[in-house]
Amino acid sequence: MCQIPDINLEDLGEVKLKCYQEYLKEKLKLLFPNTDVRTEWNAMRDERALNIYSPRVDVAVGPFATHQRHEFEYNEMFRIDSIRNFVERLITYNRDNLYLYGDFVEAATYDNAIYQNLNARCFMAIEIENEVSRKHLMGGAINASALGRLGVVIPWTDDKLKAFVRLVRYLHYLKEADKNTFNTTNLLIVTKEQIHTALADIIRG
DNA sequence: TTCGTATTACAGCCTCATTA
DNA sequence: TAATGAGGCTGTAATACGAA
Repeated sequence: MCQIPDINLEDLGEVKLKCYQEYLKEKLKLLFPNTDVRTEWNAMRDERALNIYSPRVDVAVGPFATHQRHEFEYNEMFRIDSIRNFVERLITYNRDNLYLYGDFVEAATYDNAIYQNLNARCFMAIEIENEVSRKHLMGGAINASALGRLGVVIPWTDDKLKAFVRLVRYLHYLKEADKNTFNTTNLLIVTKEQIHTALADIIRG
């Protein structure tokens, strides 16, 4: 377990992934003081009897819809200024990242992103991806998007950022070509530096 | 409470195909 | 031919769960 009260932007490159996970949880608790924030959240633990795949989300913001839907609560959370500002920042960063390699994919607007996955299992599902294969990236992206009202993927390195953008472009191409695909409208690609900056700015007010 | 088992994430190394 | 991207395979660590 890492005990990191705060991390400077210039120190992010030296931080271990697990430490960053804990750091992110603590920061998100400040932004979401009235809800539960967990690391390594086992999304399908209560469905054990169904014998289905049970992914663990790196960082998840509740409330957790394990026994009932929280659609209304999530809608209300988006009305809170600090949360709305934070999400808008993430959507802007996602747009910037998607357009790094051209405008093949049109980035989601605020309304499109927040109303895409109404029956989400948590308010925000964050996956941090470091040294993993593209197949792992695909799994992480799908888990974040499917489980969270907002799915956030944090590529740990520049090449993982590029891989995530290519992945979203690929899924978009499948849709354009009228093939079976996965809707990534609520999936936001945000670097660790960007989410760090957004959190710092919003929490500071 | 302890131990064994199952599951999952993460990490590293390797091979293969493609491209400049 | 070297660099790069992609995927396969394996080992390790962490965690949850059930049985003793």
